[in-house]
Amino acid sequence: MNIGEAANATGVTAKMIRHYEQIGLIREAGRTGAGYRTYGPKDLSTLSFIRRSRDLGFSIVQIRDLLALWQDRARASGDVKRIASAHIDEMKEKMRLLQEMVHTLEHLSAHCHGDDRPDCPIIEQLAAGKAEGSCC
Amino acid sequence: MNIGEAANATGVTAKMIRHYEQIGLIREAGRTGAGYRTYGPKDLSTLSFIRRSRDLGFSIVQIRDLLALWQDRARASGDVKRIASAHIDEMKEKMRLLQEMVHTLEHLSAHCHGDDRPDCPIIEQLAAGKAEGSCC
DNA sequence: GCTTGACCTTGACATGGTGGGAAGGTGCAC
DNA sequence: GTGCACCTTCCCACCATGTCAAGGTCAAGC
Repeated sequence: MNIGEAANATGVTAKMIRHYEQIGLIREAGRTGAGYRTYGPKDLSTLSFIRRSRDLGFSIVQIRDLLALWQDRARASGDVKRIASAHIDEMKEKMRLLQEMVHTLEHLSAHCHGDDRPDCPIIEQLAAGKAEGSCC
Repeated sequence: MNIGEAANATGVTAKMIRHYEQIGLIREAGRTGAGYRTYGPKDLSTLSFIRRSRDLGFSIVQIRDLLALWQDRARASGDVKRIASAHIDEMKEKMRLLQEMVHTLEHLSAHCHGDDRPDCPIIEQLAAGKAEGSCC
């Protein structure tokens, strides 16, 4: 199976498959006489695993650990859960920061006329750095 | 005022001040005879503006537009509001995606014993790609 | 056998915002 | 005149992915 077919089958682009090979996330693919990479069912499983992990937002480093655990029959599910929990916490923290920014900006935006006049609490806040709620 | 002092005063690192100058976000700073950059009150205001914009998550491109509007006395507040609204929408979309991933992962995590045994619905989901809710 | 088109190869460069570091010049206090 | 803190420019790294270029390979049709 060529890299293009593997890409289609797993949803990981050929580009990324090569990249993952280069950074050592997946083992080096076999090669045909002409140098084409070849992939078997096991490789496809690994690529699909990576794809689903990326879909859940795991970083490459985390995926490296998850792959190792996946292939370790004596793994402790606690190790998996720890990685997942850490990732959940990271995502929640990101959401919290986003929520804060959205909140502040929506508040400012609500008080902006949004017409042809220049007066605008958003610009004023950025320029003057007043405390968040100090507009009212 | 040296770049270091400007950095301390505004919370933008010296590194980033040079970077912003290089990409044309701020005008080129004046120089002493020895080539040191010098900053005045106006420059500090601009840097603070940028810093607060970054704190609200605006991208460099958006900040470029905001700076232009800030310095335009004939600006329409509608233009500012449009940029802010677009940014709010982007952030909300990011939050939505994060929320989805958190939701899926929390669900899987809740069914993982997290002990020394290898069985783990998280790994199983990543490996098998079952539909999200198919574990129960 | 030759052409064509789809595929493969490697490699370089871009994104965005920031950090790190090296190698060398400057300013000031002692 | 020495030492230290600061400045300068330039290059590299992150992370995950895309794009592009120049060239090799394969299979089908003529």
